[in-house]
Amino acid sequence: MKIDPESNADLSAQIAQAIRDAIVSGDMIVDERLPSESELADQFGVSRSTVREALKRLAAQSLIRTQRGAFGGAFVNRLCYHDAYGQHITTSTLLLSMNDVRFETACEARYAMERACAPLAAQRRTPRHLSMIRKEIERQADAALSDEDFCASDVALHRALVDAAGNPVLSYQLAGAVEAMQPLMNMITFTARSRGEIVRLHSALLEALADRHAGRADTALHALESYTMTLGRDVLAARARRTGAP
Amino acid sequence: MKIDPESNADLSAQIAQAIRDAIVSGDMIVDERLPSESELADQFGVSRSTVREALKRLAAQSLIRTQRGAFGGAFVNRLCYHDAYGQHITTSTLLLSMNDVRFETACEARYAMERACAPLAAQRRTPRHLSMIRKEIERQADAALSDEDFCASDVALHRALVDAAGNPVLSYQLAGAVEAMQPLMNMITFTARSRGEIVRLHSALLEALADRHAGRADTALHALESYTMTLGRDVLAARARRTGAP
DNA sequence: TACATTTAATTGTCTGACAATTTAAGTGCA
DNA sequence: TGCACTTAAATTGTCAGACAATTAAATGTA
Repeated sequence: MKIDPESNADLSAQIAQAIRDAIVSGDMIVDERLPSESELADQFGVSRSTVREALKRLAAQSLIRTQRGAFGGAFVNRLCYHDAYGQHITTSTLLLSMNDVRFETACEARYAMERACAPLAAQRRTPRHLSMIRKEIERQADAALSDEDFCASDVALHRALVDAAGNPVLSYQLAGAVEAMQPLMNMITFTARSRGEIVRLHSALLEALADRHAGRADTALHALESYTMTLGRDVLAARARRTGAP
Repeated sequence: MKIDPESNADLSAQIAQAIRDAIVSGDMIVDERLPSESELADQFGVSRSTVREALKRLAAQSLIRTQRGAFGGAFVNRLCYHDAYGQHITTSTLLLSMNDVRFETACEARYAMERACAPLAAQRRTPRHLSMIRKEIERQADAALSDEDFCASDVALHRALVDAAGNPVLSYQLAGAVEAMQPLMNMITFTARSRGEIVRLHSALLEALADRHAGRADTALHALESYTMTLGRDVLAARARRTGAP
């Protein structure tokens, strides 16, 4: 592991990249111990503070973990699904909120990916998945539910659909898309009428899964997408009217 | 922004979390300048080095950027698609390589997501997308191509398919899945015969997109998936035979 | 005005110190 | 011997202070 003395990037960034490369390439394996901070400082010819900044960068990406005390140190971390979820959700949420992504674009992406799960979910769903979805539908039928809780329940329902596909990689990939949509969804004010329609569409999805009918699940998701789009467009139009003619 | 004196987590981690929360919640907006390191040190009641470690954590997640000199400092960074791609690919690649994900699981997830793009791609593909895909197919037909280059070309082709859907959020989400699969795909030794079959299937996909025929694109992707799975299973079986009876 | 110089603010890096934590090794005692 | 306790050593976490490097604004000058 070497750094380029010609580069004008921060030393701590270069060192972090060198170690990151070693981990990603498989040169360093899971649970392998890195040299101590002092040793790394000697190896790279920098001070300990610079090494520490590099290690903190890696820790922020869950690439290493540190342990104090004798025989402690920094170890290559096994990236678990849970940590990866967290990273993905944070990144996706910020990406959407900072880049003026249109509601339609995010919505389209989300439902496209969920439809990818539908055939697998119809085939592999267990009674537990069905009951989780049913529970959320019942919550959503409760008129006392706040808009935020309604959206949270919506996320939980879609999360259950994704998990029903029984593919952890798919769950991980879609978690970002579904969770990151929540702030955009929260902007929709759900009327009693629209809630009723959504519950109806969710129920159709549930029945399709219960019957292991992939085609009807796909249709239900298409209907949900187009109805959600309509709601979103109405909100945006109303907002435009307010700001356009105040 | 405050930190919990009761917590036993590292101060730099707590400070990073406090600032991260402020950014994600929208309390701090894009391009807003953070207080200088010295000011943050005073505010949180810690040393400057501790603050610096916190800031490096945030920089590693592309949440802030720093600039030296007068009127420099740390600024909330606009997370662009490019940076988000990078993060997502790194995370996905490590997740797959560190968690003994089965080839079938990753393959299934990848093709499920690609099929989600197919209808949109069939509808929106431009001549440029078609020619990109055609170019890769021509490369793949070249018998002199190394296995690694063949895989890279495969990734480029699938990337073009995803981009043809014309939805940047979808492209971002799928980039991780497709790129992260490459190391697993590289393990397949492509015989001349299997390459021919893949080229044939890719061509079928291309024709379907050219004809704006979503159904045939879906079918082609299904066929590709099942053929890829077969190849993967053969490699794994051969490997098991070698190690099982040496 | 246009250009060069100075100045002040800020991050980047280094040094050295001490605190906190954790494990291994040693020590004493029953 | 076996066990509880102490000690030592290694390592990360935190702090304080210094100086270098960089940058934009302010200032001076022709």
